[in-house]
Amino acid sequence: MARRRQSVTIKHVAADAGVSLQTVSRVINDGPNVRPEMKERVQASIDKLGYVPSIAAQRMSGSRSYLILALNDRERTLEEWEARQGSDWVNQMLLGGMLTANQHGYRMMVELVDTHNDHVERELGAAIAALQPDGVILTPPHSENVLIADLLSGMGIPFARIGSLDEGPGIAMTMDDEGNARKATEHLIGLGHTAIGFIAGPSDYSLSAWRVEGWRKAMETAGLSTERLLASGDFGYDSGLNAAQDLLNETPRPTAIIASSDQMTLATLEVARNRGIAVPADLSLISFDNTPIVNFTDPPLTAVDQPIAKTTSRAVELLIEASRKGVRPDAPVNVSGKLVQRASTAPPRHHDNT
Amino acid sequence: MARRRQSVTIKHVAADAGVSLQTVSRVINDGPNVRPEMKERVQASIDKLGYVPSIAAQRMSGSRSYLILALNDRERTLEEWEARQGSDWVNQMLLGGMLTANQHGYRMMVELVDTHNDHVERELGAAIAALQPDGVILTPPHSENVLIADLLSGMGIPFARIGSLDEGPGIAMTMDDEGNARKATEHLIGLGHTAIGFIAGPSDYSLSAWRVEGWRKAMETAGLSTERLLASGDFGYDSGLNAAQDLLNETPRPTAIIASSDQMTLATLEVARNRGIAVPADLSLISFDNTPIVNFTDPPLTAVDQPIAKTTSRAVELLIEASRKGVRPDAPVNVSGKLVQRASTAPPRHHDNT
DNA sequence: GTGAAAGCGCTAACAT
DNA sequence: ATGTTAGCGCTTTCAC
Repeated sequence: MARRRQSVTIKHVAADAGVSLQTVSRVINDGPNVRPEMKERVQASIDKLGYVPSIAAQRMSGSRSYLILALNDRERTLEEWEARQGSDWVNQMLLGGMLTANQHGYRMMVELVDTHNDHVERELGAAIAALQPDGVILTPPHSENVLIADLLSGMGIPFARIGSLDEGPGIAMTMDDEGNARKATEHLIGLGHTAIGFIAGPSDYSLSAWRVEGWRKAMETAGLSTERLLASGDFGYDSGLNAAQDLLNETPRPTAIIASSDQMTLATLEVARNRGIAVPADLSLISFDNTPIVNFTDPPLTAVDQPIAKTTSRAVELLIEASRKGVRPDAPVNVSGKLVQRASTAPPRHHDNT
Repeated sequence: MARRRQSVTIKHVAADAGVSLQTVSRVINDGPNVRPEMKERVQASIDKLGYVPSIAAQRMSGSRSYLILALNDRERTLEEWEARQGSDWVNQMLLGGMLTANQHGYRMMVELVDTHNDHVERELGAAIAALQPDGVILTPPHSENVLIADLLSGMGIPFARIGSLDEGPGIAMTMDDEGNARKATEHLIGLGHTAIGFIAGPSDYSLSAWRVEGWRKAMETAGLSTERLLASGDFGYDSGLNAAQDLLNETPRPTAIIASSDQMTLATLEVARNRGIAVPADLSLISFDNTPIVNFTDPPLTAVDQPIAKTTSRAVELLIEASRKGVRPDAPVNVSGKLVQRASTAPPRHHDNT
């Protein structure tokens, strides 16, 4: 294959504008010490020649790579992808992050890394060495992996931890799990429910506990008991089946259930259907995630929307700032989600709802 | 922010192994002229030091960038993303391509480019200049954009055109649209249907015509008329509504409809529901795309699965080969999809099905 | 304010 | 079979 060299380089621009390379570089990077007049002339040449700096060369000379790396868990991502159950996490992350990155002249790349692998260090190191990103976005469960945090921190690469409130290096970010769980619970309480079950996510995700916390607090505030109303799963469908069975076997039966993922809510819906429990007449359901499929279930599910795109977008902004100015927020960054009301919630039967 | 330099470079390896830079380079690139013994020694140092070549530096010195760029239409991609109708095209492309790229030591990036913009040339040129990809994957409608093809071809960058059979530079690829439409039609014919309607996609996509062709040929082969059985839309839901109305207004009414996208099929389902036409008892439906949502409709839709991941994966392989050896397939590459049978197809009512 | 020189990490071309 | 030399396109010193 023919060797491809940059067609128009900084040299061409410099020659065209009749200035030194350095001046052109200053204009590109918005550096100081350029007279407006000079700047204009150079910019004119740039536009005329259609010059675009080579990222590789910029990286080489020790400056930015204009690259943000989003790290996802390989196993989980591939599982979700193969299942084709409509999870659009990667999609939301990619597009949300990409658009914001592009606005700042950056690009975003997605990379899969094994968590449970002894070679995290190698895999991650390789990705960093090869790509030299200006910032890294960590998603659960990577965001709570201390080894990864230490590695990144040691290399001086800014990173954001989505779904982690741990102290330590990196920018901690959440999607307001506790608040959202509270909102969901309060919505059901407002409808008149008093026995509201909760299906938690796996305990190795901090956000699982946060959500439980939100539910528990809302219940307590309303003077309601949470006794025998908590079950848990691993976010997957099958685990949701079990959790739903458990909850619906209780007496008295909960009149509403909040589940920590769409898949587990789908499972709950299925269990209810099999037992002849009508949703929402006999059982109200609120889901977490709000992936596209919850629009198409029968009934469509009321769900807590996880603002993945918005969070990723914010992460990109914070990372760019961190890499340029060396600053990071002094407190965890919280991006709020919202409750999307659909048809799976209603007042409980035989209840005097005011 | 502290200036980050590569922590371990080719120099360190060379020093550690007591050889020249060039020898290390040869080992990395599997070059000729290295004694196995030497190679082993160098490899040992590489492993020991955890060395990974910087792709920026590799790019700089005129070799590969190890980067494959996937170009999508900005407008369409963003529309689909915002609608959150469960389209997972980007997801499928990214993961399908990424995994294969990774296996070869390459990375894949997604980039959005405006089609209907006068600045395609600028936008594309900028992306290429900045990234210097070793190969580019074009999806519809970019894959049929002559300007883009010429640009890429002029720069000597290998590219694949997914959904295009045009002659000219680049690797033409299809997902067997004609064959899939034929299969779908034959399936319905096999069930006993004789009046099978077809909702085509927009005419500026070649694949729209290919699908119509597949349907038409299957009908003709079976000796069935296609008169008044063809409508068309733009892949979107609203256009599907109109197309379905038209088709279902005909007398005699078709007993089956194939629509060229999930959204249009969903619309057809809705129109049928509103008119009290039962699916599949009174009307069989086959969809194109097979996005996750078709599992959750009532009834779940029989659909032609578009092998996006597989096609992208194949494209990556072909591009890597093209960039290394300068060869490309001498005929269009066809990646076959399959018909996924669900509950929206059945024999027509009052029909003697054998 | 602007320019000239040095070098980033790597590979192609040319020695040896 | 291996080493040496000269850049790639750009940014960082450091002069002027």
